[in-house]
Amino acid sequence: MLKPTTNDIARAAGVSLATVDRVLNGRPGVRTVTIEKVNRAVEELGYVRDAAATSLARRRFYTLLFILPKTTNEFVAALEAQLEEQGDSSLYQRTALKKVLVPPFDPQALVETLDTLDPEEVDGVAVFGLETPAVRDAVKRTRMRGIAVVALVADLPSSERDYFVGIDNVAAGRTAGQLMGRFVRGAGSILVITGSRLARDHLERRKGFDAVMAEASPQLNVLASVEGRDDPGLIRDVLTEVLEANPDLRGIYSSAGGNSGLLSCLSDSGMRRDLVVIAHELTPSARTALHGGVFDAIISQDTGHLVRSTIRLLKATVDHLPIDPKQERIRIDIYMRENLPAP
Amino acid sequence: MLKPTTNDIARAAGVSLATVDRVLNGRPGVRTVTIEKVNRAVEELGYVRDAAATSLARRRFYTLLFILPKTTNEFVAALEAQLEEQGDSSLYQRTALKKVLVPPFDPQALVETLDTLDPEEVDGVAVFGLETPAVRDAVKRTRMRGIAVVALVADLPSSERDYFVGIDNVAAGRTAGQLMGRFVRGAGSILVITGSRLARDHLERRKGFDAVMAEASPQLNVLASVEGRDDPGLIRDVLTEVLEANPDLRGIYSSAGGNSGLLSCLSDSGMRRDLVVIAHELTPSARTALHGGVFDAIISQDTGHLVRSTIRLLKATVDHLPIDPKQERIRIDIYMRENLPAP
DNA sequence: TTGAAAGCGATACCAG
DNA sequence: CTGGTATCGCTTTCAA
Repeated sequence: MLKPTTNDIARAAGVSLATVDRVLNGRPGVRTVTIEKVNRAVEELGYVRDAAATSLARRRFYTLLFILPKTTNEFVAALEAQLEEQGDSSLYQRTALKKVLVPPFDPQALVETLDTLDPEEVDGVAVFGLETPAVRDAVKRTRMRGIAVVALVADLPSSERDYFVGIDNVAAGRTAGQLMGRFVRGAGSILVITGSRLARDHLERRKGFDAVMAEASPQLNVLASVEGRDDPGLIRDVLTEVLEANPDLRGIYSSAGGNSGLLSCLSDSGMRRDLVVIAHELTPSARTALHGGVFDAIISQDTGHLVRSTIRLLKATVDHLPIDPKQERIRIDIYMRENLPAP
Repeated sequence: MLKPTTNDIARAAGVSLATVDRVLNGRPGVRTVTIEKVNRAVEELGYVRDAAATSLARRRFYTLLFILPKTTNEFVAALEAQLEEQGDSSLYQRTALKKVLVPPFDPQALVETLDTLDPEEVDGVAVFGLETPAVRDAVKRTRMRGIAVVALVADLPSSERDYFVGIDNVAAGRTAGQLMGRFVRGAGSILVITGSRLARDHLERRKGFDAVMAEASPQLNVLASVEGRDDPGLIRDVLTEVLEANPDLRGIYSSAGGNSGLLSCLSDSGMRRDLVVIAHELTPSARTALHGGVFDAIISQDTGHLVRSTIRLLKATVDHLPIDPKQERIRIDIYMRENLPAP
């Protein structure tokens, strides 16, 4: 009544354990007839490989590296916290998570880090950075050396990375646009704050947002966007100007990082509580802002999923195993005050 | 440089493998000094138990049963599909998923099913059903017999079930209420469709919805709710009447199942596209309705998470292992047309 | 209270 | 092409 094992298959097929293993793992050197005998036994007995035994026997150990921008950004901090948190349980599953921080918005630093990676020491790497030609080439070289690479949060399609782990940022921008259009009452103008022109995620969000605003809310006028470089101080300064220059401002879409600048500016500026504010990532300060009614909605991606998915994809790449695309799809989460998960 | 093993610990502590195992698993019959010696070695070597070896050695096999209402409800169908899908990978992890369907809204049938469960054959059970005194007692008896029990989707707090797997339904109702208030323009009345007065999830959603509407949208008049018993035909009939009797209807909150009745009625009734409609669960027909602009938002819970979380909790209960409450929290998802995940 | 040794189910190496 | 067989890291009798 128990689950059949390779031994049962071997007996049923009248072959040895080693042969069963060869067939099961598609290794060469087995006659077609033998393969068929084994497969028939597998079918008949309803054999399913045992995960524990398998991973015990292949005593593989995975070392995975996360390259993140060195910023005070709360979103990156959440990602780091996840690495910390999942580090233990990962070790339990024979994989070590390492992390290295590189200067943000600095392609060269990223390239150098990638180029020093030793395939003997690192099996896979997750890259969160800008998409420039230099980065693209460095990723290609890294893969050439036999290291698996996934793009994290911001895609690097031109680099032929193995996978991208993150949300569809165009769709995220559209979502923000739809919410903005439905939340704002009456006509007026809308400000979009982006991070960097080189950050693919920021660009894509902007694109989606603009498209929906044009389609669905022609009464709202989207101003030229300001580039905040995820810098709270900078954002604060620019924003103060914009607020003065545009008395008809009805909403702000903060599509990148640096929300603390936005928040401090908003709380100064005579509490413009009528402004509809939509931002990204459910960070501690975003929670507070949602709670206090300063932010109206947050578009987010679950950092836990991001890290878990990255690990699975990197391992699958290393082992040349297939993946389940559905499981790896990161959802675009919408949060309002009412559906905030307990912290 | 590799991960230390129990053998390393044994050597370092100057004891045998068996003793290390006793200490690691808190088994009795070891002197305090010995325990301390082992623990010190564990600390020093940074020992982390190997998941694969552990589960291979304890050759435990888990049989988990899901008791679901036998309905044509798309949400339940999604749950069943998940069981099917996760069945294989579960078997791979030494756990078999079984399912049994009982008549919906029928506490007695549920009770009978629970009472026939044999602890020799079933290790844990997930119950999706109404909370009545009879059900409560049956759950208690089931646990007494040594079977782990979790309440699925609808909580059964009075039954002292081991865990509840599902969303905070009051918060889900509040979320729907907030969206309704922000999406509807102007004044008018709102209809709430519930399922059964006995279904705790439906009751809680209604409660949250009403509270937010009262707080935030006094200009909207929430009508007496209609009970649809998740029955498309019934819902359709009742709805037709309500639509005629309330020309000022501005929105509908469908807080339970039976959306197909709602949809067919809406498409008949002269396409009242101005109605704001919010429903629950991202099922195929809900996707279509969102896409076509018939539904404005969907409040949902991920059936994949529901099933995975149930499995983890049931196993943890059986093994008397601690859980990570954060990982088991099911989120309240909000979907609009823009953030629909690819099917 | 402690230790020795036999598995658990798969992998991988070495012969034949 | 196929078959033995030693492991992998931990659990679990059975003795001492």
